This record gives sequence, structure tokens and C-alpha cells, in this order.
Amino acid sequence: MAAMATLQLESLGPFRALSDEGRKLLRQGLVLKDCAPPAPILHKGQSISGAYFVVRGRLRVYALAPDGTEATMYFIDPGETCVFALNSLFNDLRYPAWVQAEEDTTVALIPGPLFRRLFEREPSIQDVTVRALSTLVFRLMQELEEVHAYKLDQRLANLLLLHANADGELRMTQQQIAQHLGTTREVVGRLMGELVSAGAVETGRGRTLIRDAAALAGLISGA
Amino acid sequence: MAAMATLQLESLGPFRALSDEGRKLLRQGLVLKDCAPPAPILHKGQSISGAYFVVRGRLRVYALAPDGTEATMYFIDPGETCVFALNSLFNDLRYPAWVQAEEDTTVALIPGPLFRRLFEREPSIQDVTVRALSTLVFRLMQELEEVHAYKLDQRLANLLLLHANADGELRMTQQQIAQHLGTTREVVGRLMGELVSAGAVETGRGRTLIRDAAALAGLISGA
DNA sequence: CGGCGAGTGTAGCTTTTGTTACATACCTGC
DNA sequence: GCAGGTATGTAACAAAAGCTACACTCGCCG
Repeated sequence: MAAMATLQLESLGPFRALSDEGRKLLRQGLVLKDCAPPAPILHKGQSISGAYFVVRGRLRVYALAPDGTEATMYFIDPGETCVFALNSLFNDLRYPAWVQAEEDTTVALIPGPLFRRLFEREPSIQDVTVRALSTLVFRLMQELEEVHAYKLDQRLANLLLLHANADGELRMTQQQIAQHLGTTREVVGRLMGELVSAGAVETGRGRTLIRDAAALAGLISGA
Repeated sequence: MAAMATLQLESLGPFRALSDEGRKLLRQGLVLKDCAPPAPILHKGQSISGAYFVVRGRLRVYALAPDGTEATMYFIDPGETCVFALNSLFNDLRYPAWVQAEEDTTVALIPGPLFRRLFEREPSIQDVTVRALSTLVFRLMQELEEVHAYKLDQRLANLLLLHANADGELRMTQQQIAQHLGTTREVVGRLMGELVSAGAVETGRGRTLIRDAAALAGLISGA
């Protein structure tokens, strides 16, 4: 099983460049984990045992307010790593958020000591680590700026434009959208209503269709 | 001048562990820059020429909303590095925020190519890089969570408890506090007023004195 | 076909935050 | 001590977002 996991990992970018020795170490220490949607994989305050790489599926990282409302911070797609875990690993900190599988997901867990050893020796691991951290810093920064600079309707418009597929369709329920934005369904519903009467979108059960992308873009910069 | 800068840098943590070769490279490429308070050092969208380390003084990194309100993201104290710059350096991105000196500040600039070369060869540089990124991720994450989970009065109470000195005194104007929290002076004034009438703090020109830390703490968790 | 649950639409009300507009206090240099 | 800039106090109003409550629609499954 560990061998298979290694093979799968090696097909993902950075691990292709591993030295033979690194590959051998990886093969010995790797743990493969299958995760099903509803249950949290990591919870806040947990101490971290290693570096997580998503092989298949998708993870969602989110914050949880005391009153129970969630706010998605980012997703982890195949080939990416959970940076908070990396972070906790290098700083010996507790994990600062929750993680949940969005769909059936396979995760490769590289135990902490092994990952540190790989990091010291393998330039490709150094590279992927710094790049991952770096990218996350950028994303978080943008998110933070967005939260303080834009109103909810603008953030909603932004989410629609960013996450809709090529046909301008977004397959998410209003509840899910609300969780992303850190607000409630009713508020999303209300704002959607405004967008509908402005002719910018059409709504349906579990889907939103963009009718007038320019109007949305205008809302973001204009209002 | 470059030699002096190297000396100063070497007195700061990670650079003490440099190899002789690394030290030599550093001595050749280092640029020292003095910065005075009001003018921005980096502005949003600027492309980054190297890694910035603060030798003396203090830098403030902040976001700027379209309407001109600021929100401090974090400070860079001596021995620390500007992680956004590191970030932009490794990902070839534009700098995503503004930076300003808070007081007279000396900055050591290690040009990009040199820093990359050092990163490849020097474990201590790898370490300081990952640690800096890592710490920032953690801070940003906390900040993001705080923004969405707490109300302004709670965030204000938190700021007071975190940033006050040992005597419970915080030397900041309400205007500065407002900038930190991404709001306006009037709102800070109003909330301060509530804290004063609750007997939790005393206010004076450019300073706030905590009278009842427990009340502040209770506000954060309780309300 | 009828009931159930998930998803949505709508309305009114409350709380929180932002805005506007002044008044007042404090400090520094002249 | 007085002028002018800087910092704070206050009050009323406006806007944004959250909360509560309920009606409705659609699709699915028995």
C-alpha cells in the first residue's frame, strides 16, 4: 500500500524529481488515508503528525466561529499540500483550523520527522514547500484584504465570477455559498434576489447562472 | 557600507550560521537602505527586487481599500523579514500590499538572484525562510478568523490586551487603532467610550490604560 | 400520488457598523 | 497666554448585515 501511494505521489509534480535515496525513504514512511465527506479530518487544536498531500479528491479548510458559522479559507486539490499542517510541523504549533473532505479523498501522510529529513536533503521538496507556503500567504492576504475592503454583495459577485464554470454556471447551494463568505443563507438569498432583479444572474435549485458578467464586474469595482 | 550591513545582519539570528562562502556572497551583494517614516517603501503592484530584512526600526505592512481606509496586516521588527517580498520573489508575483516605516528604519536588501542562490546552499537560510513564511501564514490565518468571528468591540478588547505594555498601557491614538482594525476613528471612540463607562479602561491623549483586564477578556469570550 | 426533506423566496425587525457634523480638550511654539 | 494643529467626545442618522419566522417549490421515494 505504501508503495502504491509512493507511485501515485511520484506522478504528482515535485516528487518526480526526488533522488533515489529520497524515494526510498518516502516509500518506507508513507501512510495512505482514505477520507469520506462529512467527518472532519483535522480539527482545531490538534497537533500535527506530518505533511498531508492530496492524491485524489478535494479537501476544504475552514474556520469555525463560536456560534457555529463556518467560513471556507481555501481548498486543497490533488497535488497540493495542506500548508497549515506544514506550518504546524515546522513551528510545532497546534493546527489552527478545521479540515473536511469535500468528496471521497485520498491523502498521503508523510510523517513529520521523515518530511523534515526530506526537506533538508531534497531541493525539490524545499521548493514545493516554499512555493506552497508562499502561495498560501498570497491567497490569505487577498482574502483578508477582500474581507475588509469589499461589501458582501461585491464579494458574492466576485465568488460567482471566480468559481463559475465556462458556461457561467455555478453548482453550489446558497447554503454553501454562505459558508464560503462567512455569512448566512438568508443574506445570500437576499443578495441573489437583487442580482436576479438586476438581470445579472438566474437562479435555480443548487445552481446559479451568470447572465451578465459585466454587470457583476461592474458591481465589484463600481459600487 | 555593504560590509557593515553584513556585520549587522550577522548579529541577527539566522545569518550567524552562514558558511564562509555564503558570508562572502552576502558581503558582495548586500544593499543597505535607510527609510524615514511617512513615505511608502513598497507599494502595491510593485515588482520585487529582493529579500528585505529589517536591521533597525520597524516596518508596517498594510492593505489599502479603494476608499482610502487602511488596515494593518502585520509589523516587521528587527531580525525579521518581509515575507510578502520573499513570497513575490519565489513566485514572481507583484507585491500585494503597502509597506511603510513606522520609525527611522534600516533595511538590508538581498537581491533576488543572490537570495535564491543562498537559499539553495545554506540550510540556515532555508530554515529562516520557511519559518518566516510559516509564521506569517499562522498570523494571517488568525487574523482572518478573528475578522469573521468577532465583532469590533471584541477585536478592540483583544488588541488592547495584546498590545498593551506591562503596565497595561497602550500608546496609540484612536486613529492608529482604527487603522489596525480597518475601521474609522469615530467607531473606535464610541467603543472606547463604552469601555470607559464599564470601568474597563481609562483614556488619555495618545494612550489607553487598562483598568480591568478581566472585563476585557470576558468581553472577548462572553458577549 | 402523497409526503418528506432539501433548497429557495420573502418580509420585518434588530444589531452593528459606518457617516456626517461639530464641539471640546490638549500640546507646542511663538 | 494664545494660535493652530492634533486628538478626542458626542449625537443623530444611514446603511449593511444578521436574525426570526414562515411559505413555497421541486424532486425523490415509498
